[in-house]
Amino acid sequence: MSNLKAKIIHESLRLFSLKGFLSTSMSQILEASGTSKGGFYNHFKSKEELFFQVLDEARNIWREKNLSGLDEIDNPIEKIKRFLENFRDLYLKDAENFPGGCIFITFSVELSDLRPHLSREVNKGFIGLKHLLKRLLDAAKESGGLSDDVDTRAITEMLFAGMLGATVMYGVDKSDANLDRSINTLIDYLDKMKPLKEVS
Amino acid sequence: MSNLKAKIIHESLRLFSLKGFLSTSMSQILEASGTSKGGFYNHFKSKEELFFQVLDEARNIWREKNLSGLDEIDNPIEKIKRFLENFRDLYLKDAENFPGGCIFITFSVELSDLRPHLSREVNKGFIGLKHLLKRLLDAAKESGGLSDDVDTRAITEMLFAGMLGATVMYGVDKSDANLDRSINTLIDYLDKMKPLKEVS
DNA sequence: ACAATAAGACCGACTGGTCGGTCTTATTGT
DNA sequence: ACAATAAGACCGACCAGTCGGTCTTATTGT
Repeated sequence: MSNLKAKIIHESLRLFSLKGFLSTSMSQILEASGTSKGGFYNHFKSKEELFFQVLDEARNIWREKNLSGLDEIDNPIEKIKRFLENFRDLYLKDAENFPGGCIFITFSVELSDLRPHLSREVNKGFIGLKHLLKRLLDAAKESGGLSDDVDTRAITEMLFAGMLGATVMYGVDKSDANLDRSINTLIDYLDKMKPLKEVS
Repeated sequence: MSNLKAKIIHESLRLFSLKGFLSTSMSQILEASGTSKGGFYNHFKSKEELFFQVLDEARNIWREKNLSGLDEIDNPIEKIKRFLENFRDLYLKDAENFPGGCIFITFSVELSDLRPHLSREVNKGFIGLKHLLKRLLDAAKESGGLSDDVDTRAITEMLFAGMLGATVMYGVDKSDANLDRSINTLIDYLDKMKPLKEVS
């Protein structure tokens, strides 16, 4: 990939995170990337194509940050806890790539009723994350790391909504303390779901 | 207030809920309200002034829906539960006023980095809601409806993030079942925080 | 080695159209 | 008659996207 193309994607990622897709103008993208109309349209056939490539790049960064170190952990509950810590410490605070906060929420909120075919692509990621959480919780229940009488679907929704809400609120108040409280409470909540007999 | 002005505010509320403030054009507002530039600027000095009046109207509706019946309840924990039920059943599903979902989140996400002076006004509402929850939780702890060792600030953040996240997700998947699961899990969570001795 | 050729990265003026907002004019109610 | 209300022509700024053209670099033929 050419230097310019990579630069355009990276700068657009930052701009989209700050202003969203629709409210970021081509001229802002060109200025931030240090190029021109011609330079841009040589690499992308439209602003919409850029959207998909930026989304791809955002997903790669998301995975890199949030799944870091997860495959070294066997216990599914510990995996979720590590994931929540990654989310709190590595992902949400990554101001280099996401200076305006989580780009997926920005996209989803602004596009759901205006560009359904774009927001549908974004929402696939949310579904995927929910399935990941559900699988880990089911595995935990299976292996006895989670009390037998818990409803993993309910916990999944709860964890997921908690993460989503904490993310939105972090964009509002930029308070590290509140973010830490939210995520830590989710982690505590997970611990409370462990079977009583087991202490670990 | 003139009929036309009220009509403009109501239709703008619906449009803003769907498309946000920036992506709703004057022409769409005029068409939905059945008026013209002249008719509009007779009542509002700018689109931004309309924003504040729409925000005001949205807050009135929010209170009407979410606080309904709360003053008939004494027990603070029961108050929160009733509030969460109102939020789930009356507010989020109010498609007449908010066809595109919670307007405060839409505003906050789209405006935080583009129109900080507008988003600041929106965020005051979030802060107010958090304080309301915190006050109720503290009152519950005081009166023994909540276990002594709980951290009400943490529970506040958790409840609030859960509501915010459930709202965002409801806008994404429009699933009543998932919404009910999220809110019900929050209610269950509250119940788990009660002192062990008390059963009610 | 070196000139001829081709590829494609990049530039920026320009297009049709939409934005929020102003202003003159016409209509309405009293 | 007169004020309140509404209509819509009009303004400059900006939108995403197009297009004719330049300039750099790599490949080719001899």
